[in-house]
Amino acid sequence: MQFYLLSSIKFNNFIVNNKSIIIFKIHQFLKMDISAILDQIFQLPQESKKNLLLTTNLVCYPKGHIILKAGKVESSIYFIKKGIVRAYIDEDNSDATFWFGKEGETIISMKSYVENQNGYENIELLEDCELYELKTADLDRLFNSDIHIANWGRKFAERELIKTEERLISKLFKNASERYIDLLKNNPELIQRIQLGHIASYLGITQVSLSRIRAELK
Amino acid sequence: MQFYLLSSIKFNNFIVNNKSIIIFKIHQFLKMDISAILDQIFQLPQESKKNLLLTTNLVCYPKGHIILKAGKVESSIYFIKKGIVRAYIDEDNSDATFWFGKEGETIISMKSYVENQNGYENIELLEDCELYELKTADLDRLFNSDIHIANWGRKFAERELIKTEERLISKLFKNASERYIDLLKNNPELIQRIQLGHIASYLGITQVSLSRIRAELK
DNA sequence: TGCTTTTTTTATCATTTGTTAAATTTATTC
DNA sequence: GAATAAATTTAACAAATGATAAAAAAAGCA
Repeated sequence: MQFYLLSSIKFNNFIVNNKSIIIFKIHQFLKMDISAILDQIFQLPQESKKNLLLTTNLVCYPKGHIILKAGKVESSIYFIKKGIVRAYIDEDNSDATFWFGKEGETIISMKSYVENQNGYENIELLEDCELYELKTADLDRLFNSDIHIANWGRKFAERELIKTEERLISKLFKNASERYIDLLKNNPELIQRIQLGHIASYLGITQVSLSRIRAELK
Repeated sequence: MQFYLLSSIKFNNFIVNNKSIIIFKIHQFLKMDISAILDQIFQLPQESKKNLLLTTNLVCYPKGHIILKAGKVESSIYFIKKGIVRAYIDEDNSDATFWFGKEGETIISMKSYVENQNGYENIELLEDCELYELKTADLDRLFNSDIHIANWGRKFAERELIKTEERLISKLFKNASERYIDLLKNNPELIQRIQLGHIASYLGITQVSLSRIRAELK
């Protein structure tokens, strides 16, 4: 067995030399398989779950890939097995991030799906991703033939609605610093995994403002 | 037939005497019956619609009534036949309005309904209201027994989600003036029917800021 | 009608957030 | 590992929004 001794390594902004005892905080983000993803939305009967599972299909795309494009009607939704993504709207000369999705979450353009109109959001993969793809045509067929799946879809939309309403309320009535602290508390992985420019946009402030807030918290 | 002649009446901030030709802008907000309300969410088959109709019950409450209270699990939802309401969160010494409902819309505490937890919002009637009440227990029974109603409920949540997400994006990336102009364009009745303090809160600004914005637009 | 209360506006000053540009740090590439 | 590019921080000033108080207007009521 061979040991590689480093004279010093940089870890979480601290320089730690090789004589220190290092307690590693493992940043391992576990994969989430399709069965667990479906279950967390709503526990389906075996038969229904099987039908839903049979229509999904594992696909992989690299970091940077745009999996869902503004200005078109999308024909698939995706469940995230591994990786992290952002939804953003094209602005004049920058872009505006309004949602992040990580393992277990669902990528869908609601506007496009529900209203059969062009969606307004792009979805970009911020890491290499493994996704379960589900065709909206298959999903519609299942919604119309299986009451459990219909209620599973209802629960999904209801839960997303609560999350979105809570973010709206937070943005309406809290200041930028409070919103950042809330994010730090409730979603620390996002801040670890996503660059601060996107985080700032998600909080509805500029990157410079976020940097100032972070400096004040030190 | 008898005529009542008024020497002058006050109308839309203008004093108009009885010799003037008055072009009335009728502020008549039509009642919306339950059948039309259900249809606008999703066209149900006759049989399903009948089942849903049979479980609703018309109730009336006066302006100022709090029909849904924070800190409890609610057992009913309501469809608005006539009137206008606001959802708000109690703050230290004021309150924060984050949603308005008018004819055709649905009053529900999603948090309370979906998670069976205490809701965070109060809902106050801003006018005398006529509402169709629907017990959540009945609704659950229908969701689990009628696939069309389950999909109707899914569509409802999906549509609400889109509206809420659009408001979030608007609050994240537009300034107060733009948001006010959007509201003026897309929901002029709200500004006519609701006092500006509540409108300001809904836009996520103070009443004083809204007043300033209105002055600039003159 | 006149009185009282509530809502809205106006004014002044404080605070927060945005803008621009440069410096620094971190990541990427050859 | 050095060079380059990208991300983040810092600084200085501008603009937007908040807080408080007072004035004006509108609404409610006896």
